[in-house]
Amino acid sequence: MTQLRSDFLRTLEARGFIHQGTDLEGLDALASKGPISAYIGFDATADSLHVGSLVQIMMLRWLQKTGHRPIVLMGGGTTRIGDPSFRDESRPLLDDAQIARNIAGIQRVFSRFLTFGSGPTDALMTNNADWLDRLEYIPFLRDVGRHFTINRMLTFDSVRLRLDREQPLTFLEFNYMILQAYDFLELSKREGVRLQMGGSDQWGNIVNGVELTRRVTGTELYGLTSPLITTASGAKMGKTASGAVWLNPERCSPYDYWQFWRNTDDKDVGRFLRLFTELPLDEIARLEALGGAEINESKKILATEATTLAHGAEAAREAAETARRAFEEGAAAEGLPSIDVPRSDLERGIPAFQLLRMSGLVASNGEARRLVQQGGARLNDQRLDDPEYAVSVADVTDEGVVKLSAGKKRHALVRPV
RNA sequence: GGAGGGGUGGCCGAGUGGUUAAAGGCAGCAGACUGUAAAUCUGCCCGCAUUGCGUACGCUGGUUCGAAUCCAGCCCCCUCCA
Repeated sequence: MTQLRSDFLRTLEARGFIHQGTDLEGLDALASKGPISAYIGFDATADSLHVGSLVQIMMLRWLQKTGHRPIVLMGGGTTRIGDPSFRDESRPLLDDAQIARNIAGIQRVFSRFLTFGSGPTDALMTNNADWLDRLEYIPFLRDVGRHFTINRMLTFDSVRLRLDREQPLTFLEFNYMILQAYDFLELSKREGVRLQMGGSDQWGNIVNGVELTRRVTGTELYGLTSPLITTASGAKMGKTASGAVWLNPERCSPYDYWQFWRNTDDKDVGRFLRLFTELPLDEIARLEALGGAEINESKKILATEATTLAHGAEAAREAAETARRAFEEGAAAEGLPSIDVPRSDLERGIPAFQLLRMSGLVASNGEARRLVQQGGARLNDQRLDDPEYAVSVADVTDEGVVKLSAGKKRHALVRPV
């Protein structure tokens, strides 16, 4: 690849965001001339996004930081059909009210990463329902459908792989691709968008949009995809036992978010620092070179930096402090997940297994008993041997709480009220 | 519409009348070792319950002392044909 000149592409390239591009030289030339508008599409299937979308979010953030205009396209229209590519779980169709709520929730997430407004590089959130809902079938087929040949569509990975595996590809799905291509055309007309970014799985859709627009309006558009981010052990990024790691504090507390990053695999530290923080590259090089136990310091920095981006500096600092007290001092730190229990119940005594379940550390009474039997449960950092032990006011510490632990990492506080 | 194959615990996948809460693998949880890492080893892994009970093998009903396993009907998925 020739030397990149634009800040935008240089940054993405150096930090590991680029997987594939339609015409990197052309895009580079365009981006170094002045501000461009670029977009990434997101589903509106939940009221928040999770870590799996973070690469895309960071790309938009860098776009803005390097002097361009990010556009967040919400798939309000396409969500109403339901993306059929995950057809194993027949998800219930969402109604308009739910979709609107989801979009509002996602907007809140983005407001932490992007600056919205009406200035030349201020971010914009838009919704493809604005144009897709009004489409008429016959005119659409005539104006857009004629630009797609089946022959060509069959060569796209998303289609070909499916057919090779002899799995069904529905007509709906086929159209879904076309609608996504149409989004690109529409955004280029409405907002002067020149670039669409996305995960590597979106390559086909992006290329379709580029081609469609060239044929319809003659405008040259660009596409850029990011690599699929997996952990060193091969798992998809951002999935944990309790499900996805969400970016909104209601679904995943800043403390848990911090912990997620703190537990990064050694081998992922450098890569994740480049992708998910904004630390200078030379500092990252130093941090990832740390060997042995020292790399833990790098993980703390990763955790705090990533949490700062998602939840703000104050919340990140608190999460780091809570973790420090809980892990390095073994204290019942404020900020750990907590539950309130009526003081009168505590005076009577609550069986330990029950309290473990109430705290959310385990899912059932049986699991709580097993945990205790295996020696994984602790009460105020003392190993608990009897699942029936009646936790009472006598167990409340000087800090006014009872600290429960499941294993070494998961803690919860019980507060008498 | 016709012919064939299939629906088992979070996932994959054995099991074709009883000893099957259902092999095995993955994922997950805990313990040991460590560095809140990885790898490895050990234990656990439906729910309630102090040796018991309740649910569970697509759905409904039937046969049987007894069914995930047999029968009937229905629903869904896949392949081939039309």
